[in-house]
Amino acid sequence: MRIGELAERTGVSVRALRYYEEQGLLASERSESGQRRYIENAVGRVRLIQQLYAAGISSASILEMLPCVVTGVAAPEVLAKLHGHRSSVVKQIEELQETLLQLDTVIAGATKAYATGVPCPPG
Amino acid sequence: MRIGELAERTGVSVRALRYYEEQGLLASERSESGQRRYIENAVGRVRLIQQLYAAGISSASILEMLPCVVTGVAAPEVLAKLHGHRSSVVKQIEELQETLLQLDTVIAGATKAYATGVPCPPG
DNA sequence: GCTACCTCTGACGTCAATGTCAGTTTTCTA
DNA sequence: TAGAAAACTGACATTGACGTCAGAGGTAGC
Repeated sequence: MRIGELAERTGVSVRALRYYEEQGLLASERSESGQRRYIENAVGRVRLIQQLYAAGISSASILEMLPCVVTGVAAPEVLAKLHGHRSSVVKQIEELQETLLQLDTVIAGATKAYATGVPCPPG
Repeated sequence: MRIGELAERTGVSVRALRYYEEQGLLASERSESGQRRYIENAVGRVRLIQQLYAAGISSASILEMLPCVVTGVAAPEVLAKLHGHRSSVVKQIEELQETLLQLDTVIAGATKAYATGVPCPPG
């Protein structure tokens, strides 16, 4: 498929897809005239990249771990980094859960207080 | 306390603290000579700010919700945004949990495969 | 009162993942 | 076979949360 279709199917901009390629994260064949052609597989790959980005993992780290994701095999060095990222993700989840509690407290309190008729200046 | 102490106690840089003030997120008294003085309370405030930042909430949004966090009261408009942020945090947690599963799969596979003697090129 | 560290303002630098624009070439559709 | 739509490269712009530096003034221990 061409880049526009991949963009549409993944919800990622064309510019971003070119950037992924630039970073070595996403491969493409080229047509005679030089246009990028992607295999079906690319859709899943792009989603994976987005997921890892969302976890705060940098392009460089993703680049390092991608071959292992694909082949399912990793050298000890890489494996150690994978464990590191795992820990980081776990920590992020814990922190977000704590944030959620705080937000819930605020929401509960604010809802109740507002019902009693003491408004807070709106933004 | 002075800015250096607050920085040390919160683990946040002096520069960041000034930035928070610039954004209206953190108040300070000033000494005669113009140096910032913080009350004990500031420590908790800074931690809260960090937590909200970590949840991907922007300065502007934090600024909007902070008075409500403090007073426990929010206008409906603000309350709606709080719910919006709550949803966003929930979604982030779900996505991170999915990422965690993926990472675990990779780690499990890679560990096992490496044990069988088929290394992946290291970074 | 000296010295070493702390703090101030202001301004420019950084970094990563894009956005955006320009000028050109390819590809699809009528 | 036009003409519109999509893709190309290359380069500069953006955004947010700071880092960093310069030059000047404040503060605390001896």
